[in-house]
Amino acid sequence: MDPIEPFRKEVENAIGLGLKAMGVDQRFEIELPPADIADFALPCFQFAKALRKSPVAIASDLASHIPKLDLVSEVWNDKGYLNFRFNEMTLVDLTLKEILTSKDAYGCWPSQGTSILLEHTSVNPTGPIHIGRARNPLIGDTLARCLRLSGYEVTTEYYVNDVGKQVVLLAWGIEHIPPSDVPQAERGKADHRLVGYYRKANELMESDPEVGEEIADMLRKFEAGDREVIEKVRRTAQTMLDGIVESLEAVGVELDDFIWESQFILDGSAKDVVERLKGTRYCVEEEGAFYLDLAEFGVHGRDTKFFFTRSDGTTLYTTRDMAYHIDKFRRADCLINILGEDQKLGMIHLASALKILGVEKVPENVFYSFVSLPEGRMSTRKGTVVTLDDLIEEAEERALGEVKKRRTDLTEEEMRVIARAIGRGSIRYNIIRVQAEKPIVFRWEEALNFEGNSAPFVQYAHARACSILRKAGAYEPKVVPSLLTDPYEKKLVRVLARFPGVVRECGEKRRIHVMPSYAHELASSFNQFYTYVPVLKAGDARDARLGLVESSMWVLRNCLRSMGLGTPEEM
RNA sequence: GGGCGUGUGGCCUAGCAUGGACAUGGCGGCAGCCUCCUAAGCUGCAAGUCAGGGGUUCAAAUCCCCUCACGCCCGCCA
Repeated sequence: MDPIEPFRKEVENAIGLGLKAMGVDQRFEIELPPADIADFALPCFQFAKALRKSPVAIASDLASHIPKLDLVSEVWNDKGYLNFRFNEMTLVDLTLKEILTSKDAYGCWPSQGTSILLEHTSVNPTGPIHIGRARNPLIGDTLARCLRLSGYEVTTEYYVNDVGKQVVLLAWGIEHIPPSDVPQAERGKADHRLVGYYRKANELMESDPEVGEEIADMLRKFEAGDREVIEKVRRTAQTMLDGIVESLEAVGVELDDFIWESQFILDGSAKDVVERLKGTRYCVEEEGAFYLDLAEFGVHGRDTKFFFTRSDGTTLYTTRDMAYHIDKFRRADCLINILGEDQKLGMIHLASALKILGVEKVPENVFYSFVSLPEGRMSTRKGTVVTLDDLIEEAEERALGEVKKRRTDLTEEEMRVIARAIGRGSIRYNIIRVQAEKPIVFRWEEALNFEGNSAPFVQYAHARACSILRKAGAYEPKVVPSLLTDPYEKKLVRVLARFPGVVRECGEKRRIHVMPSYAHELASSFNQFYTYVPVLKAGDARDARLGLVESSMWVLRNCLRSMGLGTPEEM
């Protein structure tokens, strides 16, 4: 399973016994220091108060209380730390055997017996998905992959916004605006073709009050459950959605289910939420509309009013979102939503309202900041966007150019397949490598970087490993720790051993950016090994080194897959 | 005005939850490395008031307070 676990257990156990012997009964946590210092370390500062001794003296005392260990070759104190060095032969042996028997399951944890419903993307179907929002599906999809590897049963879901002014406006535009009034789209994809109507309809609504009245009329019919209007709007939304889904699939994002917002109007569950909220003591009426007063829930000022009906009795977006969340809680143990930072207040309102209704569980939210352009925020309505399709096309083209520079032996189609993996991978990698709450300013030269900390860097290391294995022909992968003594080999093994822990950290902490970090370190360690340690001409050590190369290949491959990146065997 | 978030070498970024050993790595810059498993690689060098100020602590990028800058939100929109 996790090759580090036996070491951790032994060390923690020994420390526990040592501390007990010294009369300390205190919780402690061991750290993973930089590899050149030690493998595990216990900071002893935390015991200084209880023992009234210097951390240095404690570390020294404690060292003398640690018995001889099986898996640890060295225990020493240094500047107030008690350090441990693994028995390297054992580490190499356990790690490589684990990888070579598990192969593509290395890093996979056993079932946790918990189901997770992960909602992500959920962008309004009013235009092609642009990179301002593209962080959502990429974070969501990567998190889903890491959670599945961590042993959770994950379902991903896209909540389709087919209710409200924006989609109705689009449907109206398609019906009433002649094609000649809309600028020719650059692409034939439905989402690109249709977005012109959305922009034009917005302009018309702003300049012509009659249009606004027509939209309002459609909206009323929609809310009243008018089948014809709902069908018309849904068809429009579906067409847009098809285009969006196609873009998502191009970057390796596939969703399990699509839930339509209008469902909660049609099945009456949104109205049901309204009735239940009206019966609570937080409910206040204001000129026919109803809201909850959430002053008790940590919100301030004007934010305390959470309206859940209009004065005409119709429901609002958040009301329907409540019905959706109640529905989701019936279907899974745990809910996670990937949301833009603009949704924060809304989610506080929603969580408070759910609590008021007696829902015990709360949805977990992962918020991300939007990707903006150097000149500012993107807007579908204004047309100031770089679409995901633009980026994919540019990245693939650029990647193809790079492949052609280095490979003259491949067919055009073979080169395209590789370029696709590199181009699409780069997009994913560049977005997920930065933590979600940090803002990103999109720059073409950064997005199309294929060197250093990038997807191709990791993919290249994998391709190099594959290349060695290909050239090795038939061989027997052997685990011979005594033949893997080079510092570069030992360093690489230590990195390989950490992979299962990293998978888990990404899943449990919902912090997927640590995977790209790890991936870069892994690829870098492999490249150093590759540069300095010959494999095919290694003589006696050849099979042992091939075992290490194959192990590296599996971990690189599993790591790439956990991020949804392609794994080309040559580049 | 209030709330939430972000601020780390020229640029990007890790570390912040659980304070601790010289602040991680990349891009760009400079200097090197392909008769040998793909140089999308490897090695070395230069470059930092961890936004600013105060506090807590033996110890602060990390915790607390204040200030500044930027982003997002504060609709009977979605």
